[in-house]
Amino acid sequence: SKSSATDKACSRDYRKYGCVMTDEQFEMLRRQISVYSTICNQLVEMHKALMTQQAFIPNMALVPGQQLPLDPVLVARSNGRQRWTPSQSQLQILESVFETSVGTPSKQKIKEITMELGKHGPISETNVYNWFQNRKARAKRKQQHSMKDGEHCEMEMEEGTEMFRKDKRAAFDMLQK
Amino acid sequence: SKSSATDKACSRDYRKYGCVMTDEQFEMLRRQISVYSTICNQLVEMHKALMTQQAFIPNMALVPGQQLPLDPVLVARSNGRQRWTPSQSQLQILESVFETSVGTPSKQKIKEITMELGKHGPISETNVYNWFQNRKARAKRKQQHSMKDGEHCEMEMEEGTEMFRKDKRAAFDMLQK
DNA sequence: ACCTTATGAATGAATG
DNA sequence: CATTCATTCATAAGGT
Repeated sequence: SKSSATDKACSRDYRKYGCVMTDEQFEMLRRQISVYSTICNQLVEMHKALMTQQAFIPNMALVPGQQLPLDPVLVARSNGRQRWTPSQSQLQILESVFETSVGTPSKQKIKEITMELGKHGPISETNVYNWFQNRKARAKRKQQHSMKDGEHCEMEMEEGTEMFRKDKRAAFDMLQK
Repeated sequence: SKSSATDKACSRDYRKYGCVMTDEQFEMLRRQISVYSTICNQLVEMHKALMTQQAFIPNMALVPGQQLPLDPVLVARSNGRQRWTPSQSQLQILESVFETSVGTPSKQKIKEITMELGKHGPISETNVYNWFQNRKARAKRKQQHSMKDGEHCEMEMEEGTEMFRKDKRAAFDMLQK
């Protein structure tokens, strides 16, 4: 129900319009903007902290005029670049291959799988490779986890990442105002 | 000649053909980066001004010799850091050495580099060695991957991932001063 | 709307 | 050196 694969191919005449990028290049730009955005937020935060503590130079307040007119992430998204997400059929195939195979697929195998899955949606060899890596790692971890006889010690939570996310979200929220 | 209806905002098939943007889209991205960059610089300037004029020590953050708790990533890591993470300056040096050298550095060379990088943060020879190993391996893999047929564009932007971190850390380093 | 979870991707380290 | 593993970062999807 997500993307309608009905989108017509982009006119190949784009060369004549000048601006052509590889998706890697585009992704790089996107991330760069995102990084800048984060930096700005944090700078603003810091500045605020200083100001409230000092009540100092109010007229120098926050970068007059420039109110971060564009949301980089959203803009980037509107252009369609996101991380790969396996389609239903792709996932099915991946799972079945995973079950029947022993270790990580060889390079050749990866190529084949990628080929096959390509019929069901956009995919690259790297995607496949990563998928198997993650699948294996997470299966293993789950294994270990369930080996802890149901008794106590559910204190496994890692709060480091959580904290980070919250901070980041806060920064972004601040920015949007 | 060609229909201008098709070239408008068409980037749906980027996966297959590489990322194609309209001039407008490209301009927008460029402008955004520029804006953010400018804002960052302004904020940093402002911060510097405040600091030099006041030379105060906020009880919440700015302990001399310590990093501002601004970067959630760094903060999260400092809590229970497991593995080594190169600082911005270290990364910069590593990259430059990598560019100018041919193969894996000799033991002696590794020692020297470690010595040098030690000035910029905690590091061991093993870290350096691993870094070079990984860097080379991944550069190679990337090389292969980029040998995808068709749809190449001429502009060569390079070295994807490391760069973001570099930018980000550079900006933060700026702040620390 | 916010928060959590699942998961794709990046990368330091280990292994052969 | 080539592969693989382990951990973590970042994001898409789903729940409340």
